[in-house]
Amino acid sequence: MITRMSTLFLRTLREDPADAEVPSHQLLIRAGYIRRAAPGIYSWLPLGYRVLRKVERVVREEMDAIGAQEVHFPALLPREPYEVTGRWTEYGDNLFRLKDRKGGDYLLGPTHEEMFTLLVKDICSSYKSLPLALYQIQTKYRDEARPRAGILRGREFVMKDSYSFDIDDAGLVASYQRHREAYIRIFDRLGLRYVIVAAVSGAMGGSASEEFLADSEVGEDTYVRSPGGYAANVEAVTTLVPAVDVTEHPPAHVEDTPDTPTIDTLVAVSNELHARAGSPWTAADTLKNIVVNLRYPDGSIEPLAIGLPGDREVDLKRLEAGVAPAEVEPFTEADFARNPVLVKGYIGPGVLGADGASGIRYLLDRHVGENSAWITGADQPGRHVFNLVVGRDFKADGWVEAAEILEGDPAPDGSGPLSLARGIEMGHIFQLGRKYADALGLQVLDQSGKRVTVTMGSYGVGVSRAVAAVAENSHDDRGLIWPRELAPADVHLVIAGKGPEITGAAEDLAAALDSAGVRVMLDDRTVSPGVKFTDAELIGVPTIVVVGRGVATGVVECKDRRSGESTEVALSDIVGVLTAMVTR
RNA sequence: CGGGCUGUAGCGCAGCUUGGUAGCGCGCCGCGUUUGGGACGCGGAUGUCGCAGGUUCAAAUCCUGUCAGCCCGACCA
Repeated sequence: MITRMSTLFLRTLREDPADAEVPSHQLLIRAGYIRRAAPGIYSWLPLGYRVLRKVERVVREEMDAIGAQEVHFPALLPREPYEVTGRWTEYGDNLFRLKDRKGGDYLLGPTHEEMFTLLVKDICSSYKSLPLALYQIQTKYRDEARPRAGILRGREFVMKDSYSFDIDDAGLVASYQRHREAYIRIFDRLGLRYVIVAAVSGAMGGSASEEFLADSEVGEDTYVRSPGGYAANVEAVTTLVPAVDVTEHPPAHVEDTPDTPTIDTLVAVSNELHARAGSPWTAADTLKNIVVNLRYPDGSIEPLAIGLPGDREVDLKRLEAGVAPAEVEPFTEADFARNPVLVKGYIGPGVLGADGASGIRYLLDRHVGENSAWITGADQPGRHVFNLVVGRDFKADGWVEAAEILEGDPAPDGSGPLSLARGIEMGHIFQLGRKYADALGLQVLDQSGKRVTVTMGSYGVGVSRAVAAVAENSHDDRGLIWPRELAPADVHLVIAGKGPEITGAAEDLAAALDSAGVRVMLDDRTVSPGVKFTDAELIGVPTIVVVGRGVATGVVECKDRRSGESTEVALSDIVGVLTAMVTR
């Protein structure tokens, strides 16, 4: 196929659009791949749509290769199945809801577990139909609180979602493994730099779960890695529980610590008025107790207190992962007013917990070890308790992973210190288990004629997001640089120069390449060469061929977009060279 | 949900303080010259100044409200 730029529906922009911040967003708009239609909603222009379809093709090929079968559900879905699984309410404001003319409730599908489960229930009734894997490439809708970064986080996006159906756990593990390997092939082919990390399964439910994160500073996920090979989303990192403290701590006692509502002031005053022999107090000696509200899907609210070392912040995402499906909300001034035993700035374990005066459930972060001693609030203004010992002087109602993970923290498997990095979630695979099959009654008869509940796996790839992630992973200050597998053309042929010899040679070359199966983007516009070179680099086809003054001596210039290296190739050889390059 | 910034031509922006015929660059159209790194000359078209209300003889400009966009935050007691 020859794409003529003189007639291509394309406008490149000289400057970055004012509302774009991240490189992929800026470049995809400037190079004429996408246009914003509404917040978080984008139109695909010819070049962009080609790239999107190429991502789809890679995904399709690899899904087909593991025997998954493609189906296609509607994006517009009825309420009932989502009501049955509780997600009509659980999804909250993120769900696009609409009514038909009769007042019936519908939604735009944010994900399709329910529909797949019901379809399989409709069709399969015997173990002989299993194992089974189905997938679709579908437009999904989520009314994100804050869409951002162009197509990196949109409210409408294209996702491949697949589901495996097995009779038993061993089957599920095998299906999961097949998908995992297919995903590795997919992301390798997309040319992404990525890591596979342990994850939490979030709103979908289920147990074992891993994420494929494209390495990128603009990513929204923070993950950790250790030298020994441990890798996990920060939400899924488990704390290495401190060894039990065997010290015989002195008895707890209350001290005056005037004007110490914050950890910093508390540490300063402690060292001033109640200095410890040997080593000064630090924030790590303090136990801070924060109170939040948990909002459950049914709308009910429960206050929750968390105790954690004063040198660490609460990581909201980690906490939410631990209290899911509840969401964490701030404890407001009004809440404090209703709980007068909570002395803001001086809250201590004394009033917390099931048997405390507040009755507020109290969980300790995993960093707080058994029998460890702390400075913590005495529940009176300007006073703190010293040497309050876990287990000896107070008990909590349980443990939680709430504190932030810091650079250098030990990996839970002992594989060394953790380093933190950011990534874009490109794929998520997890073993759902029987949550949806139970809720929707998906059972088949086993060999002995007994009804058994099917166990499921769920696997997603962000198809439209992949376009942005690859752009993010692969660009320079001049523009995009597509991997060959995704490029909107194989060769970008620039006609540089005037005259029938040059134009004729370029046209002949384009035709020859076309019949050799090479997809050519031919810049046959009547603009100056500088414009063409700049646009070619912006658009990012991996090979740029310049047909110009060299024609007189029978050569053209062949440039590699990524390295910038340029070689002269004889006109008589160029078709062979390019064909070999493209089909390699 | 809170905070900050921003809405003026297709795109990027100035003008607003101090109210008085709406500008610049790029792009676009025509003619001519140019053609290996965003060429040049001449001529031209394009705006409900986000929206609504108010003040005023007069509002892009001042006031009130509202909508939208972008960024940050979402809790440390």
